[in-house]
Amino acid sequence: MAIRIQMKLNDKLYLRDPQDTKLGRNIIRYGILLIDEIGFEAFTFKKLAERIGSTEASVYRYFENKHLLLVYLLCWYWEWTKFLLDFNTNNIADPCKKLRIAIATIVNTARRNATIDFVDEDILHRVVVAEGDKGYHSKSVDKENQDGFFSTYKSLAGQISTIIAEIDPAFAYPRALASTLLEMAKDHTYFAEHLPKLTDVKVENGELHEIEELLVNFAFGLLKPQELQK
Amino acid sequence: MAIRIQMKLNDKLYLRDPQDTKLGRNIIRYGILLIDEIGFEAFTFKKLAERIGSTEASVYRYFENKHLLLVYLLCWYWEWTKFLLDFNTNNIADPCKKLRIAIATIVNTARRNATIDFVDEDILHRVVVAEGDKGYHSKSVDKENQDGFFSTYKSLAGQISTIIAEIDPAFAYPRALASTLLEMAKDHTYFAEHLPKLTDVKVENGELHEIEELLVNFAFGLLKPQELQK
DNA sequence: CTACTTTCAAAAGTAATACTATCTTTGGTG
DNA sequence: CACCAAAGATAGTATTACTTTTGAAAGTAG
Repeated sequence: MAIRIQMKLNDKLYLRDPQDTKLGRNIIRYGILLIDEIGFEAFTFKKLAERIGSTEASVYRYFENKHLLLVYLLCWYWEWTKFLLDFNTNNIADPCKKLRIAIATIVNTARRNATIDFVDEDILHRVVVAEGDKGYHSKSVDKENQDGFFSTYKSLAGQISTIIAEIDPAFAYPRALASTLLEMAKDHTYFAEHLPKLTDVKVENGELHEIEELLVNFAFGLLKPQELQK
Repeated sequence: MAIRIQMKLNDKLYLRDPQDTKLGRNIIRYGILLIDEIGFEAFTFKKLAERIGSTEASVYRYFENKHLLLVYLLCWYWEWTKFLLDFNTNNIADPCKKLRIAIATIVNTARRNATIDFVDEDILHRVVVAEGDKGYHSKSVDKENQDGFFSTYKSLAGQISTIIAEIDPAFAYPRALASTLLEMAKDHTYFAEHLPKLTDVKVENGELHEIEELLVNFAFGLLKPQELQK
């Protein structure tokens, strides 16, 4: 018997909770696969419905439009990452150690098998790397931010910035460093594959440890641990 | 008599060079304004043509599709930024000073009035901040990268990484730092306006100096100038 | 001055996208 | 067995993302 985790996501994201039904879970599952395959621009609910063996109209019963499905998937991912961050840093006192674990977690090297069977974590990670920025780069950011669509991401960044502030309370930019690490985790994974001139790291067969090292180097290069300051 | 700068951009980006004709220049000019106004997703060639007082079909004679128009605008912006970087750092020997100037330039605080009358630099900057990532986050990145669409951006990053390497030849991630600074310049300008929890800086009435300070702090926090190393 | 070419607006058409509405079937619950 | 929500089937609309054809205007070459 395994633990079954039910994600509690902002209910303004969907019309009907996709986690409740077979079709809903298929929308999530094959939505991820199809976006990964053809890219978000070419992705349509019609194509998704065909893939699932359902109809466009049925998909529209769950999500208002494809943008909100993307935001839902991103929320799902960040919620899951936040859970892993809590899990992985549990009972660790040393903030430096915590930051290392946080970095490994956001880069995706400290993953564990999800018990959530209808989501392929690795492919969702690819989608987040490739399409993640599109979630909040839209004319509706402010409204969607008000509706709390980005609160998980912000709280993840907030947790990391708290660790940063524990390490070096004098550091002036804990939030900026946290969000930069989160962005770098995505960007340099993408750059390594598509625009290698923009980075110094390599990703070979999904091996992300160089990204992890890069982020560790940046983070600890900027922070002066508290004990050294006395 | 003013100097007139003609941008030489990759000719695979367009079907007909928009700089050559009145209509072409209008496409650029009002394209920027309209994308800024309604966002890239809602932007269409039909709406643009209406705005200009032309037709959809005529716009299609210049650009294959709106994605390539966006990439064209981004190239234009990076080409101009590269020119400013060269201009602003000319005759400066000290690499630390050069990096400060580079940061001011990419953040947009070291701008000068363009002599290119059909482009509003400030609005283009807003478009780059809001939509810039969409230029290379698409399924066609690899093909477009091969066609050289991102070479200006890469060479801008390359120039900055050269300065970084001059300051601290021992630093292991000059390219990553350069591209991170470029991304941060955009991201934190956007965050300050729309997702302030993700940064520590404020942007008030277009005043970007806090972003500049942030980048200076990150860059020089990571680099150990050569003379100090002996 | 005519003939030829280029430029671009006008108009029309097509296929796909982004939805909405309605009606019927189905599978589980009380 | 009756009921009800889920979702399948079908149809329809407006907009988007284009392409094609045509013709007028304007420049250019002989």
